[in-house]
Amino acid sequence: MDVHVRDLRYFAAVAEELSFTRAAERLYVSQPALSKQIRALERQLGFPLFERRPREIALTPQGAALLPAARELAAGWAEAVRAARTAGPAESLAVGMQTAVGRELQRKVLARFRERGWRISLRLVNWEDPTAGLAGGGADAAFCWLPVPGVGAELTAKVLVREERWVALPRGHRFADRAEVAFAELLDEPFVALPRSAGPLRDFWLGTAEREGREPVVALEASSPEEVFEAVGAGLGVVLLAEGNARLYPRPDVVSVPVRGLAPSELALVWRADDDRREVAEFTAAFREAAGPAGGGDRHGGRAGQRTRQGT
Amino acid sequence: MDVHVRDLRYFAAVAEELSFTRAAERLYVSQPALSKQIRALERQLGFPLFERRPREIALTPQGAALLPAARELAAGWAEAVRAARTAGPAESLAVGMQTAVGRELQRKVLARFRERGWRISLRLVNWEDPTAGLAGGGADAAFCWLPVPGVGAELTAKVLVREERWVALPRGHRFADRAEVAFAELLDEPFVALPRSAGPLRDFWLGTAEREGREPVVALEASSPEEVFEAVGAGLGVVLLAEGNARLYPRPDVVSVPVRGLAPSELALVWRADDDRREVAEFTAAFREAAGPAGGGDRHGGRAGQRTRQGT
DNA sequence: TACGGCTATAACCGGTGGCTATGGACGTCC
DNA sequence: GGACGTCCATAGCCACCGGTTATAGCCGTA
Repeated sequence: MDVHVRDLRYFAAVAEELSFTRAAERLYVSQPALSKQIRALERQLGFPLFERRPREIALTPQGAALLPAARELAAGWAEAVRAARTAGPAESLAVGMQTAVGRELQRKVLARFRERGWRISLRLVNWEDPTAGLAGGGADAAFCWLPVPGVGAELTAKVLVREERWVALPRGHRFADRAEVAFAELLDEPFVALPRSAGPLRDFWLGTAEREGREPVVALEASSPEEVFEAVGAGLGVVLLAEGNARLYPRPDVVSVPVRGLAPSELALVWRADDDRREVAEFTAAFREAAGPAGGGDRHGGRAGQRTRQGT
Repeated sequence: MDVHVRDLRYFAAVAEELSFTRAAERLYVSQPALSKQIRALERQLGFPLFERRPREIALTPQGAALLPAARELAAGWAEAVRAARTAGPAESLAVGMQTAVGRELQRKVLARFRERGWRISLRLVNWEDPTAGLAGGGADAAFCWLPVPGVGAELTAKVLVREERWVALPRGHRFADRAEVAFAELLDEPFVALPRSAGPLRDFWLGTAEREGREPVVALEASSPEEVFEAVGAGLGVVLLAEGNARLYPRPDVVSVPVRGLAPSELALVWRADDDRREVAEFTAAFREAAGPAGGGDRHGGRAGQRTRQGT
């Protein structure tokens, strides 16, 4: 019947939450989108999956019968993809990363493994997937900014770098010449946000936790660094970013300034907790020792206080 | 990894044929579409599935490892859907049909089962699916025009009605007043065709087998009866149709005439050969006895020779 | 060398999956 | 009892995707 596996995930989520609204939140999609997809699935199947009663919903007998298969098939496929990857050349790893390119620590370790003949394929994954391909079997390890959903459960994370959050501003901005900014001063600024599907990361880079309930002003959403800087450079909004990334992406029309009053950001190496292949163990161990016990000295010199100016 | 099951079917087909061109034919899609989908799948997975060599292609080790899982996901889902349907109310059947509405035989038998309290849900399925939902678990039985791919193997068919093929013409057409037409006279007429994805049915209703290699002129494709008659009525082309359907769809601007020199069309009840549920057995048995041993006396009186005129 | 078979690319187009905004039906709370 | 809150469905909109045809490029063969 040519179903999309995504719809199976949706189905399972609604069945677990027994609520479209809650399931939609968990899946990082809007409630109408979820509603529509489930209805389409029911229509395709020819029988209802849920009984919509006021105040609550319940699985129909058919839905209950189908649920285990849906879960199992989705999980089985992800597992098969991982297994298939190991059928490729030995000592090869797929490493996902979401823009965390360029930090010294990673470069060195990756280079070392490459020299030893490993085939490390770096897969640049966009922000739609907060686990950078780990959940779906698309990667064996990933450099992710925390928080990542699933860490502590099916995923294990090792913090590599802890960096202050800075803010990127258009050149002419009234804070562009400041040595630093208090986050409280930014509360009413229009922000460039990650897409909703980025999950908790979106909130993190909007500083939601530090806003004490005040809604952020989202000027627009962007799903790649280029888009973000384009938007900031054009004066459409400002954006938080890790100190290291402020250096990494020099752009003519963008200025970055440290922000006081924000918890630091953490770049971590993440892998599947139940993945016991030698390659993964060796790879992650290399980082664990390089980063030290406490998890991540700052490899980038100059902490907050000295600011960089980018542009001509 | 949120794959679409259709892509897995595509993957399996290419793996079996070891040729994009042949697989595309088998799947009733164009070769570029298949090529693109496979590439997209490989890109999503992060590893190649096929090794493209000049003159032939081969599975990569990863592809070979993934193939069984792909097959299993596709088959497993269809099976789970069928199983789930049986979890619904007992003595209920999903019956697919592709425009074969209205023939006496079916109406009577369906009514009889309905009176006995069975829940027969008729699912009108479009022509894109030549098995009317049987293959994907969307239906337990279906009224189909032969040929249906899979009959003789995983599907069993019982011919219910054998009807001459007529041709529907726009009112002003030069054959519109004829008592009958030889198919040879129609060879150069522009035809309204079923979509390519309809599979063998497309060829059957274009009369390809009786053309002796002469390519049909396809004026346009239509994927519903309404579209077909709209097109014919507008004079865009002509179309073959079963004698019964010529009566069933009276349209002001369309005239139907018998055609000599064409094998008759056969409307069949089709079900899964391995489906041994009591409901299916009882349902199909009712038709088998009603239609008689040889498979389908013509239930519609008036055979070719007496023609109907439709319209004002 | 020309041709034929096969795959990849380009350009285009409709349907689908996502979003926001809003409606409607219940419970709940003042 | 009425206002509100909550939850699901609907409407309208837009971007992307999966399909198409046409064509280019590559290779083996006649």
